[in-house]
Amino acid sequence: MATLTLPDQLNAAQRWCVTRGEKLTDIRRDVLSLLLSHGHSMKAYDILSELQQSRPTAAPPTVYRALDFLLQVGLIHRLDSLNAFVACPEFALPHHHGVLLVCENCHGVTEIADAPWMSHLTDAVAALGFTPGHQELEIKGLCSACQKTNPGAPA
Amino acid sequence: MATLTLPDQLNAAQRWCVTRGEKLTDIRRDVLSLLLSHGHSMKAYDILSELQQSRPTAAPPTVYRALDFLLQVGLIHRLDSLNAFVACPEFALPHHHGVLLVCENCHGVTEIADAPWMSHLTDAVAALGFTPGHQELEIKGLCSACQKTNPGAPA
DNA sequence: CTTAAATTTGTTACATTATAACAAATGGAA
DNA sequence: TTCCATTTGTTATAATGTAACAAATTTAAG
Ligand SMILES: [Zn+2]
Ligand SMILES: [Zn+2]
Ligand SMILES: [Zn+2]
Ligand SMILES: [Zn+2]
Repeated sequence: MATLTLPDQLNAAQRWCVTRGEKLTDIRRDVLSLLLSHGHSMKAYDILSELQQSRPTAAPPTVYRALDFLLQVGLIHRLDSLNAFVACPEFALPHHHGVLLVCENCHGVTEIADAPWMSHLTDAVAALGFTPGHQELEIKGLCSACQKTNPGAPA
Repeated sequence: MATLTLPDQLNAAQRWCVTRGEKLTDIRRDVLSLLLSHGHSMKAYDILSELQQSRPTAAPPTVYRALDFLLQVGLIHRLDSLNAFVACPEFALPHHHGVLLVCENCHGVTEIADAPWMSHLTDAVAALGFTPGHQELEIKGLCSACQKTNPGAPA
């Protein structure tokens, strides 16, 4: 629950990259900054629009390259169910087999880095001969906030 | 493990639709048939190509409408991680909170309808105030066959 | 410092995935 | 039959993502 300021988060990300022998360039930092400050998940072309405010020359490859890099080094996650991206709040924790709770209403994401009950799941599928990769598991549903405001229906 | 023939599977699907007050029209049946006979998951435009062999007028909406219908009635599942679709081998079982084991190498899918350990997961996220929806969970990794043939790397 | 290699970025074009919108056809109920 | 709802045909376009190659920048030698 360490609530770092945005610059502190960016500096921590910077150090994380250096540790791994990678560079957090200006563009990559800007994209990460957008994701961090936005809070909720963002789509690639929404990131592009925002990025173009400060970098008018930015094009789709600009954004996708930065996103690919940030995914590689584990600073962000991709949400397959939304075709969207979200900053990882705890990139320094080793989270093989983490879980992402994706709200279908507000598109907010809650991340669970390493829950004990996940081993039940990985053990069970391993017993079936399946070797899970290291992606995060995505669970779609309604966050607590949206349950209250949304009596009946998800989007 | 009932290995029904394709016509038997299609007839069972037909009855399933009728029970639910829905109609398995020719197009829908053809799309389901392609998915059932293909075995592995298929992409929408691959389904379209195959469908056009017998229905030259088929266009993207033709396929997407059929897929939407089959998803609605639970005869197929969508694989968010692959933008692909797969026939549900056990559509008659109530599988809220099922699991799909998606092989990153061969794109084969193994479905686990209702595993006891899934309740650990749903209970845990419910305790966090999150209400999971009724989609299937997707776990990416390597199936047992591909592990043997693939010493090192997933795709 | 100069040069060469590697990485990153700019730029254009294109590929893939999915949907909007509206007309035509089909199938049942009144 | 006539009306209405559902399904299908058709065209166009939106949304998401990548290929390919040139230019710029950074890094590492020489
Ligand atoms: Zn994370
Ligand atoms: Zn929400
Ligand atoms: Zn199923
Ligand atoms: Zn496989």
